[in-house]
Amino acid sequence: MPTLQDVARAAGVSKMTVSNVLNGRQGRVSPATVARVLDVVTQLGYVPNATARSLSARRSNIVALAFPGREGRDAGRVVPLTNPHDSLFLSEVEAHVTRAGLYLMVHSVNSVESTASSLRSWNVDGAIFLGTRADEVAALHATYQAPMVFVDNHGTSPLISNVGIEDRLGGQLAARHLIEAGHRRIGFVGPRFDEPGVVRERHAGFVQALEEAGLGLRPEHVVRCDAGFEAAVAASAVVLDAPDRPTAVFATADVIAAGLLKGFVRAGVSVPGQMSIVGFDDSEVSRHVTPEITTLRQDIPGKAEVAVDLLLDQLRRWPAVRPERRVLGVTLVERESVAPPA
Amino acid sequence: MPTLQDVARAAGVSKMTVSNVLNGRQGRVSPATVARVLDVVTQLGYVPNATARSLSARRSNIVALAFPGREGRDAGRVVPLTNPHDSLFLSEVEAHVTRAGLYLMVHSVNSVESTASSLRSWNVDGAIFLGTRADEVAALHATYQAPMVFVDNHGTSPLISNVGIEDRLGGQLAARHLIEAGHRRIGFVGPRFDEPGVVRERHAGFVQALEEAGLGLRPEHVVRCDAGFEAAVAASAVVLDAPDRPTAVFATADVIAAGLLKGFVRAGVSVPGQMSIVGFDDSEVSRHVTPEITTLRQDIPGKAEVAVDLLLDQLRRWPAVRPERRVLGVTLVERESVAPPA
DNA sequence: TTGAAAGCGCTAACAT
DNA sequence: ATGTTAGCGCTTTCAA
Repeated sequence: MPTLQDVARAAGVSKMTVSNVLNGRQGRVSPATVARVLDVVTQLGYVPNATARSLSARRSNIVALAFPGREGRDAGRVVPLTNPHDSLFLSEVEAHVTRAGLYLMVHSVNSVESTASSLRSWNVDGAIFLGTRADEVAALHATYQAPMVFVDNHGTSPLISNVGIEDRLGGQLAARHLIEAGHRRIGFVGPRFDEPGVVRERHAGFVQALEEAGLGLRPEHVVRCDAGFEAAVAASAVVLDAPDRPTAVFATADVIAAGLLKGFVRAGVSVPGQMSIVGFDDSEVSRHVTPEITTLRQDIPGKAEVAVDLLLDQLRRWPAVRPERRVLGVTLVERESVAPPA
Repeated sequence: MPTLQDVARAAGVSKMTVSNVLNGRQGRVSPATVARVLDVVTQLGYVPNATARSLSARRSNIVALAFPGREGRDAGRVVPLTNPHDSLFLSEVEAHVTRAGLYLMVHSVNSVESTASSLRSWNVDGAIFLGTRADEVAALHATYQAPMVFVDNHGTSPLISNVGIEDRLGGQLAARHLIEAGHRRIGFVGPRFDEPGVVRERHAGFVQALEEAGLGLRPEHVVRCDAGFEAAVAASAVVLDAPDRPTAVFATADVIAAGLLKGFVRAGVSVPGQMSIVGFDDSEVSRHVTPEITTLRQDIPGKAEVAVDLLLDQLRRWPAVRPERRVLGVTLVERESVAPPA
């Protein structure tokens, strides 16, 4: 395994010169030398040692993508990263990070402390956090000083960079669409939202639009349901059994919408004939099922790109910080799961 | 940011003693010293510097998960890692790797050389390769000397560790199930299989079972289709338009099966009434759709666990190698997409 | 049971 | 335009 020293010797120059060439420090090395060094590098098959470089340079070229692990609050309920949103986001982040010549470390967060340790231990240049709660964000920010970007984080301080989407507007659009179709009793199905987050925002927008139309949302028409298909199948019964059964529901994720659809159909309730559904995300599942689900599209690849961009930007300025919050749009995609009430 | 030296000083011992304590080298340090050192460690909030450790120890505690990138052969066709199989596999690998106290680097392979460089650069302890071709496997193995485990790799040398499933049997079971239901003309839908791989195996098993039943497979009944939903919707037309239209099809992945289902239904061909379908993987989508898809279940979390186990095992023995090939079973899951032919 | 010295491969800072 | 020096924070080796 050749080292910088070996290359330097073979090229008849000093280590520094090789280092300068490799790091593209323009103007500090003559073209002839550059060529000779590069030649030796390929000859020897030299590959820089990233750990040595990190140790010396105090930067690692590693970017971490952190997400909630199995031992956290959702313990056992969901398999992290396996939902369409997260896996697409991860894939896109990986592509951008690699393209930027950086490395991606993927890390499940089971405790804020252990995560902070890992990041510090590796001198991670920056981190993107998916699905973190506001209090975790604060704790992390306090413990670990490095560029960070949070994704879909609502209600945190303006000191922290964040990429998100117009969740509240999404909720509004869902409600309005259903109202325009003629619905008056519309239910809401999604995970708990007692803490700030995308679900809470979507719910808020949803309620707001209902109220603007002079409609209310009965508590019995708010059904809690984890973001999983089976959970949603089960939740469909709760919707159907609710007093004054709604004629339409808004689900905060397409998987939930798909599960509800399955449950409704099993129960002999036709969609959209007897029950309309609006989902969220425009993930693949919304097109898999029949009828295809009317949903709110969010631009996940765009979100990933912005997340990486914000991070790289902070990296460049560091340690000067200028937190930025970026919000991407949502649009309604009309498909087949909405019709006027019976 | 306290260093080993700082801890040593504060505890009144040498760096080595602290190092020994931290690395749990039993018996080399008195219990009293251990306690004292540990105390100082928490007091100071000391976190070992992983890059320094790697540089010095020549091992990084990093495990890489490598998968085909966008610039490879599937360029533009699929978004890496976003299919249900890969995202679940990744999630499970991450959990096991983290639990073992290691770090996971996720890396898309756009060229064998650049991948080998990255791995060497980081002194990666070992790597798990998803979706690699036989020739890439060989090239990698030649370039980069480290524990490696390949996943679902068929037709490579016995020198290389591999975890896979009974793909051939899966093809057989699919065919037999359809034959038992009374079908005589059964189609095959899946990606190209001119190279060794899971698809080739599934096809081979499928053909074998057909032949054992005295049936053949017409070339027109073999429909090529990338592993994506839209591609499968398009492929459904090819199946329907084939001369001597089959009464059933075997798809090499559930997404394909789901796409076919959508296409068939759109064309007014009922499933399973006029067309039966068997999928593969038992991924979520098989339960999302209606009718639910009869499929071959594979144990993806099990595969991930075995992959990590094999890797850790090799790590322990290294540089002694004892390649192992492990094969997990497949089972038929009967659901709703198969019925006797009309 | 503990410590001192040397060095892993690189880069920053300062020569020349 | 190129070289020298001095570490980065840790572990290995050897000594006490």
